[in-house]
Amino acid sequence: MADVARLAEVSVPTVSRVLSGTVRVSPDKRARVEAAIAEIGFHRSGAARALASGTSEVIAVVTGKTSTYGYAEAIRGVEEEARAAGYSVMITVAESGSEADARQAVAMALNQSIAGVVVLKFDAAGVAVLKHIPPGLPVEALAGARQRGVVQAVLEEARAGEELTNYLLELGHRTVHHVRVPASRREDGRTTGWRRALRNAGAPIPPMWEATWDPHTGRPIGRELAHCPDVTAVFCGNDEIAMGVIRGLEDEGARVPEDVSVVGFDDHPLAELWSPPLTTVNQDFARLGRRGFTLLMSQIEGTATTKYSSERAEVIIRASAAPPAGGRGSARRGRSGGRSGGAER
Amino acid sequence: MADVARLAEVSVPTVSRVLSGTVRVSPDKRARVEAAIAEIGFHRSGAARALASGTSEVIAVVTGKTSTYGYAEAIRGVEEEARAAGYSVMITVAESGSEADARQAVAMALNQSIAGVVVLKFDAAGVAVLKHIPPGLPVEALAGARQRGVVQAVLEEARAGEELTNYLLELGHRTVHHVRVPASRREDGRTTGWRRALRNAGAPIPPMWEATWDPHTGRPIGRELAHCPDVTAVFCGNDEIAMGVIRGLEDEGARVPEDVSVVGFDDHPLAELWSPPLTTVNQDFARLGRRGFTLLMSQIEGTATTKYSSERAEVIIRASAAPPAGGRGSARRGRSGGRSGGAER
DNA sequence: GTGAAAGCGCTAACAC
DNA sequence: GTGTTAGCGCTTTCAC
Repeated sequence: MADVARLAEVSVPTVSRVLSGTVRVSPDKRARVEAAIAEIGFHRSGAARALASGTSEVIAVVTGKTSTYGYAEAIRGVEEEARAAGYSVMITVAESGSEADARQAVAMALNQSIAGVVVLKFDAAGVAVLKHIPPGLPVEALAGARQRGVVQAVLEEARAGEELTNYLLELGHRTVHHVRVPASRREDGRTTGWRRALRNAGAPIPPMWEATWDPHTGRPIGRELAHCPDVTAVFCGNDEIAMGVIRGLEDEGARVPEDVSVVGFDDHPLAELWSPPLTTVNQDFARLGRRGFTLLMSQIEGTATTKYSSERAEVIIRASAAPPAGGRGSARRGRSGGRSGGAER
Repeated sequence: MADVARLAEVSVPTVSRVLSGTVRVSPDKRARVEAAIAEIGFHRSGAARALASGTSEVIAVVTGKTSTYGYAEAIRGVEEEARAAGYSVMITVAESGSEADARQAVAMALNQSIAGVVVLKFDAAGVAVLKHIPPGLPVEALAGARQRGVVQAVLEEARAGEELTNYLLELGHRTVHHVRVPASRREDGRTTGWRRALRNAGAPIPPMWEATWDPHTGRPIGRELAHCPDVTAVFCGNDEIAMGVIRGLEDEGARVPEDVSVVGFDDHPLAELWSPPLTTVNQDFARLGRRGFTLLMSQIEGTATTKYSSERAEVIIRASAAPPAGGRGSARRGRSGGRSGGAER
């Protein structure tokens, strides 16, 4: 910057003023400064800027994963909105849900001069991370269970999960089995909705199956499910698991949805292209991310008013769910039997 | 830090020395310092550190997208390796391939004190970005066409694309049609390999179809393809497009692979679960990312020796490709005809 | 409107 | 080993 000042024959503060644009500078000097900047290819040091001004145009996203569908989309949303506002985003991952990892992830974020943090609370890692954020630092939590004292934006899950389960029940299924995805605490919204629907309908609540984030882990579960004659409907924690479960079911000769209905969650880009097209619930993660950044900004600027924001989610009916074979409650599945009703979507 | 020094009754540099760990400090003072740090919950300011030392433990990843499969995985790889080395990663995206966006993305990265940059050259945005990186800054380019003067790590594509096309040709297809994905320049490796195989085999080189990164754009292409009786084999630029193309083909009553063989590229996590399981080429993007960071580090540390690194990619044969109906070169596809050979994988 | 002076929190060079 | 001194590149008073 001193070089620029020398070249433009002005003082260093004047260069700073031109760059910040907040203070009026004479057109003449401004032009000279701009020319000098272009000539040297000068870039302000963010470090010095942060140090001197005590502010920073960087936010951190602390998350458990970066590549998994919902996470990646939420990060994309945050980044897009941040970029539009002139902010850079730093990614900090707490790999496991352990305290040590959480602490380390927070420390890495804190070591940089950060204007605020958005934490993705899709899983246990997010929950752990939130505990270690020092007070005073603007934080925005995305997804997960409602938490007092934290500004939070979520995608409605419980109501939609309940609605999805009810849809299956109304199709005539006696009950709905559930394959969970690693949740942010004992239970996430979709699971809560599932249980609530079953309870309200007086349907039996079968034990849950546990999958990981890897779609392949759904497949062996699907195989096992194929051998449980009482299983006619399965609600999977996300679409990718549903895809794996469907493949596992088919491995054993069960047809979807004729023999078993399977629904997912999220409306993954491939859900509609899947065979059969997945009945699911839409979750706009990118939008959640954008909203998260916006809310974080309003905290940083001190104009925050919203403490909790929930976006509506809706059931998307496609073709992976149908009435049970042989109609309501009957014994079903002569694995080689003819087509059952209800597959005509 | 001054607070810590006061509390521990030592000087500020001593605190710094304890934190950096490079210089010996008496156990007594070290303990007092550590206690003080824990008590206050102190974190060093990265900004001040970068300013004073002229170094930084942050790298930037400049990319065209963050959420699309290959990109997301490569970013994950970079992040994992960076975290292991104590580095933070900043994401900077150049949305379009335009010069303006490229310039802006580079400027955002440069505004932070950065130790180096990894640019994802999967598309035109990456290419544009590389032009704007100032000399002197350590840069590592990932994927894309070979470029002189830039340290680069790639996943072998051309040879594998050629091999994949040859596989189709050997199955008896007269030629192979190609659906491109938005490339980093006129042409990417997979396309080059496809063309080379066709040329070497003396097969006709049909005009290419162009898709975007969205899997849904493959579907209408698949529908059109279904009405071209001479199309018996399609090589898609990536697995997601292949999934869309397959669905489009099926929309029009064409069966895969009995009527038309379709292959993808990347070995997406869902490729194996797809119906039919996709014949494809594996691309370990996360590994590419890890390698990218490692190579960047060796540049930063001045121990760089590798200028160009290429990782082997292999054809993965599954069930979406088979010999053409009616055998080599014959007219095919009585859309309702019996099963053709070759679907028995 | 503009320059001079001070200082952000840290590390590096130097003395001891 | 440890404290003192200087200074990284900016922004921010404060005069003028």
